[in-house]
Amino acid sequence: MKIAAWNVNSLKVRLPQLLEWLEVQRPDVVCLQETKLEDHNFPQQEIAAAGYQAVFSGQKTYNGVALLAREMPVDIVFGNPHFPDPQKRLIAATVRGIRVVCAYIPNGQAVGSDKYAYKLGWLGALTPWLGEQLAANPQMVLAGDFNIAPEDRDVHNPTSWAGQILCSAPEREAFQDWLGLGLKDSFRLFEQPEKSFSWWDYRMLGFQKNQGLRIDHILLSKPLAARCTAAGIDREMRKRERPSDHAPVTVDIAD
DNA sequence: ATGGTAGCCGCGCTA
Repeated sequence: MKIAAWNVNSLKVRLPQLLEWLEVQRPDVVCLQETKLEDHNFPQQEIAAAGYQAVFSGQKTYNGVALLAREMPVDIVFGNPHFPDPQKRLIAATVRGIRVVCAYIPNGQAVGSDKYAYKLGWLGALTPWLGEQLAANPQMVLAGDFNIAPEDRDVHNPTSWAGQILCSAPEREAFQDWLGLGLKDSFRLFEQPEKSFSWWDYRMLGFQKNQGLRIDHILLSKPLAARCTAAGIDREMRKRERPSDHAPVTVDIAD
């Protein structure tokens, strides 16, 4: 079973790439972020024709998440009940007995800003809810754009990013809290190349110079981590014409 | 020196 997460930065623009990628990679579950579409504009027909059920929660211009699966997701929840939020950033659903949480964690803009305070509130509210989800569903995945680089090795230039947004101590502590719940960073279950990133700024030739950060993650509960056979980042999608600024991240789970 | 690119449907905001 293959599970993936991809911040598409506009599903309208990236739909042709997504459909092609689904056909080639054949993932069983896909968590999408930054769809930037209201629900009535969601390309349900095209996704269905590709062989996927979709649940989605979107808004105009900003945010928006979707969960695609070959089998019908059940027990669907939109948003964190502990954190009422007009921004569409969270979907949870059960697919083939696995609780899948698709998250677009706030960016936070800059440490100390209003958006940073919102991010920290969002992170703080996620932890207890994840604990509840995990207690009810031992097989759980948290996948998406976390907007957190968990360690310095996840940052192209840790010195210039030290303490900055995506790297600040409170953000990293929230990530550690989720590991403390028993979740595993799937990417680090395996040996990986140095300077592996999932996001590169569109500006300043960020990708060409590999000036990126690893901020897109798939965390696995212990029973799933034990069955995980591979984890990776599909950099090829970032080399395309008109790419998303994020590459898809994937895991393989043995049946 | 606070730049730059992309996406939104807007004429700035967010990332």
